[in-house]
Amino acid sequence: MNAGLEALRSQGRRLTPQRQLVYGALLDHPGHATADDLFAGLARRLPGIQRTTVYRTLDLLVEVGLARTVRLGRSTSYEPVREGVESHQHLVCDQCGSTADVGLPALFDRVRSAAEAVGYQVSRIDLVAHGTCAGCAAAGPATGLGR
Amino acid sequence: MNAGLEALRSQGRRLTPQRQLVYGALLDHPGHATADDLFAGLARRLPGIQRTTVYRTLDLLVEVGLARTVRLGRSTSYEPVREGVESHQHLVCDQCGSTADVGLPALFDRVRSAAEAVGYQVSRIDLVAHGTCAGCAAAGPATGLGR
DNA sequence: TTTTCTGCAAATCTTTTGCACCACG
DNA sequence: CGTGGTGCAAAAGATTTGCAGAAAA
Repeated sequence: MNAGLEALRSQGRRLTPQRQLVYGALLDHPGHATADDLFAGLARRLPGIQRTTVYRTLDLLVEVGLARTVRLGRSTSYEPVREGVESHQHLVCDQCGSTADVGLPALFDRVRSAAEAVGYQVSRIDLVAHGTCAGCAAAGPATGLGR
Repeated sequence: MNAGLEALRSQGRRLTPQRQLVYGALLDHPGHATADDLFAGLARRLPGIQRTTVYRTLDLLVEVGLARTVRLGRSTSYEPVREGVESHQHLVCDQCGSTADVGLPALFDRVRSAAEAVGYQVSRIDLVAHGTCAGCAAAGPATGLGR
């Protein structure tokens, strides 16, 4: 299950229970999670774990290619890298804050072409679309007026 | 020139020199700027200005719809909202950190359709493509190996 | 004159770093 | 057993907040 983590050993890194838990929590988390989200969940299972460790582990996972960062809100979020996916699209509801993923398979190629026209060689794409989710649209379109 | 700022008055907000300068600096800044970028530039013209004020003003500009936030690096960036543009695409070079803009006019519609299929009503799209710029690709493709 | 804004200082939140002990391999 | 990893504490960077005086309208 934590098969991906085996990659650590081949790079001289060690496979510790903390790392397994952090990676597992990341895989379990729907969508994406902040370091603190993961820490909160993990603290229950492994009381002694430290925020620092979660940050350092996420950093490591990104370095090794098992995770990637996504910037949505005030703090950095992480999501596991799954095979065959080089592009991620997130939908964010500006009213309730809920998020969802949407797939646009052809997006990557089109952005790559456009970027090459400007001299850039693109390796990864993050797209964030803001709007209103079905729930909020139904609940109260009028609610969106005030501030 | 600072015509957009007039909108403030109609909302009961005040048009102060600080706000004019912050908005002006934002308009002048190529691409996007962090609160601190703007503060640094502004401090020269208006020595007494405070970081706090820049933060509060940018917040206000976003609230009024004259600016929007973009999350690229560790800190939040801002860019002015220009008419007729409801989607922004940024290219970021992972090697030198340089950024560029690229236009994909059709992107907005395609994302909107995909999002509607999942029940979302999209109003704005931010896309960040990571890769290598022409300069870095030419300079040293080998440089990218180490860490 | 009446609020709203600004400057200043300090608090808060997120993320990073230094160091000593612990544990994977 | 040796080096890399973790916990702990404290630092660093970004952003927010409380309050009193300054200034738009």
